[in-house]
Amino acid sequence: MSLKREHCNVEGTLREAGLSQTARRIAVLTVMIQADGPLSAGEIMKRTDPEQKINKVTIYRILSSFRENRIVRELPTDQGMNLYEMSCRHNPSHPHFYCKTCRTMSCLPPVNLSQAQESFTGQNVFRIDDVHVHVTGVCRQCHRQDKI
Amino acid sequence: MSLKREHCNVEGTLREAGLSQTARRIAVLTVMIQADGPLSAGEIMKRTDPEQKINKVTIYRILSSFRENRIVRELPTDQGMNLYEMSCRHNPSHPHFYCKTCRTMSCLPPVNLSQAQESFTGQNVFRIDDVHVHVTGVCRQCHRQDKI
DNA sequence: AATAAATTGCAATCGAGTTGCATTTTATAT
DNA sequence: ATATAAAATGCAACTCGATTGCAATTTATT
Repeated sequence: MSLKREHCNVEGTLREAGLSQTARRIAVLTVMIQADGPLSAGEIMKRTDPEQKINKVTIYRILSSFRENRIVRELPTDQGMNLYEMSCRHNPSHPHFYCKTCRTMSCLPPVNLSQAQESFTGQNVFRIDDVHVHVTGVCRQCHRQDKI
Repeated sequence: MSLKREHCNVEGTLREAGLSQTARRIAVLTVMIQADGPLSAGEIMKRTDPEQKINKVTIYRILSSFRENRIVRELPTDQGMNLYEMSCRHNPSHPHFYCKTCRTMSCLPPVNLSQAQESFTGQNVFRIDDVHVHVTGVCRQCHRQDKI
């Protein structure tokens, strides 16, 4: 996501999803588009203009509607909560890397999983809707800083 | 996991991990070894002899110590809770498949991710400890039963 | 059997996420 | 522009998986 230069259009994205253009949805979508990595619901709330004081219930409902409309992807974490990132042609599905030391989730370049997907279809799998690769370890930055 | 025929030894596993042989730990580990797929903390509690009435706090503490000692793997789910499975030579790391229809998690055969892992090391990744592939979709059984 | 250390149970609590309902805002038609 | 119905939002209370503090029990060791 950090290499993303092209962005989705806020109004167009909402229109195409059939969602009305409310101040809250525009604020959340703007934060999501400008993010350089997956964000938690709490972080999204913080990044929307604090003047607005968007209620957390509203944040969750907006994120649900975005997820249902495939505007965002939801990433369950080891910490028992979800992170969200844009799901659009500018940000195709890709693996994620969780650094145990700094406890941050970052993005990795897409991986060709076609071979893996073929091996899945021999199983009790009828249809694959999503494949998510989750990598855990230590990032270079933390290693340099002798945190480990 | 359903193809697993060889099992780990309960006492030996605890001894090697340096964990004392308590009735609770033996009960939980026995359930884990006999399981044919990932289990939730609640399911593990149910499967231990109900006579024992193990407290849920104890279940969570035992699972934490097992996770720290790499006796079990923890799988975060889209439903905001964790599932657990054995992590031993009889049950190497493998992808998991979540069926949206019956809402069950099952196991898929291991996938060679060496190529993918190589592409990760060029990033801000210093060390990889774990790679988990999470597949979502619909299973054959649900499709046959016209649930979709 | 005696002892210290580790484990367990209980009650209370945490925190991410959800629900019901009243209020406000949006889209649409006049 | 104004009225209206439908949709979105805020608030309070709640759910539920998971955690914490502390007292009671069990384990490993002498």
